[in-house]
Amino acid sequence: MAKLKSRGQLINVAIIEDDRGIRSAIDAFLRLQNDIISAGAFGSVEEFLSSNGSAPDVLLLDVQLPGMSGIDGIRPIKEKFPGIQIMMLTVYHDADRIFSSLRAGANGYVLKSAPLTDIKQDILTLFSGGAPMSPQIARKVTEYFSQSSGMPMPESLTAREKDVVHALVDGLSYKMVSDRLGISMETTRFHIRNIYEKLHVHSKAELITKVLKSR
Amino acid sequence: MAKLKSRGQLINVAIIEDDRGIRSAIDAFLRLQNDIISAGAFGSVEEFLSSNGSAPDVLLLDVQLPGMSGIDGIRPIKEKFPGIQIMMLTVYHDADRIFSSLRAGANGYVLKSAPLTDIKQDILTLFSGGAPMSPQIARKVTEYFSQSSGMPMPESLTAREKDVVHALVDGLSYKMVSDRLGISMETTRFHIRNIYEKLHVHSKAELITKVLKSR
DNA sequence: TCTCTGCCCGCATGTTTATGCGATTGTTTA
DNA sequence: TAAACAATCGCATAAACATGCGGGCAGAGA
Repeated sequence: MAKLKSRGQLINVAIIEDDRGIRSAIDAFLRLQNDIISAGAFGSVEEFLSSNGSAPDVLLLDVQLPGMSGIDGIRPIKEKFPGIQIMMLTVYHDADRIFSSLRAGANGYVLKSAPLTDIKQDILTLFSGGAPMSPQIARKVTEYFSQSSGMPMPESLTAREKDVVHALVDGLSYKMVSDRLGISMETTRFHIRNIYEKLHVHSKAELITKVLKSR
Repeated sequence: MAKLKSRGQLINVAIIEDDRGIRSAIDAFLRLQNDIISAGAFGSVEEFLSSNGSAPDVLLLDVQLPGMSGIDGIRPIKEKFPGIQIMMLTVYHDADRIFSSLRAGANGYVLKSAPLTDIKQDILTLFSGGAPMSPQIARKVTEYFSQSSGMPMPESLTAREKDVVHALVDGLSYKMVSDRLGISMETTRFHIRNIYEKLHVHSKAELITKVLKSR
């Protein structure tokens, strides 16, 4: 976490955004602020990493970028600038991108639709140790916890369904699950349908991931 | 999630707080608001659950309470009032209480030290689908994700292969992996072949299982 | 007896995954 | 310069998965 600069010092803020219009609009806005210095506006992660500029305090990072995605850029950026605070600035509010970003080390996640004055406030919050999130992002984050707390096994699953889940979580194919439980592939499929419905997943991978990541 | 009331309608807000001074201060403040109706001020979860009042839209819930703790009260309260939005209002900002509350279903978590006007704004945010968190709470939540993502990865995998593994372990389909990494499905498949060979697995399920069970 | 739940089973069809083969380009190293 | 490695991409085909639909039987409870 960056140390608080004393009152009157300025926050160096860089931005990586491939859309030139958005990039220059935000950059121009930041240059008008009294407490923010623009540390540069870049079109890609690669461009940013290869620049010779000094370490920014804060980076506004788009998700959808040419070449390396913003999410994939988080780790290398944090390796090069260990004290940097990264705030994702993006149109995407799907859970996958939110959590991938946070896992990679992003410190904030806000939507581009927010007014520039909100983004300015978010930068200040980020820099002073907070973690700005647009409301619906924060909601998805809290829901992540409440949804993942019912594991290991919801009471809604029958005993047989639990057997099937255990077999799937061991990495077995449908055929191997059937062999293990002594039932037909069709029966395995029948149970799997019910499991997916009850656990709100849509694939074997999602199921395994959900179960194992909640332990 | 509570349905948005049309403009002009009022939000029913209840509070459970054992400190009489704080309770009456917040209750008095809420009664002064134009868009909020006080649905009652209670000293404990048990008192709230046994009252005959109508379902509040929003509940401000203290953590440290006589009898049942606020955290332990979340689930029974949500069972009795399925649509209720619960915001923890507390002095505690330790990770244990934060995550226990979120796992139990709390929709927000703010510190009592926040000004009453902030709390008012948080109620509005909560009611409109957001998840208000005091800045340092939000920071702890984001840090939870970045700290739990450090998965050991064999050195035989290239950087790109590791990206693919991360994506697969998140439960993504080939197509979603390709979208995330900005490559074609064919390239994803190529990397997956190499990964399976290096890690001696034969399916996506085996890979996910192997990786997540080795954490 | 009827209803509900759980377990077993099947067919058909579309989608996703896994594997056979191939190619190109760029970078690094001997 | 050639070889090795990494990343990107493609086609074809078979296997596995997911989902639409259907059926049956057994046990428990009203």
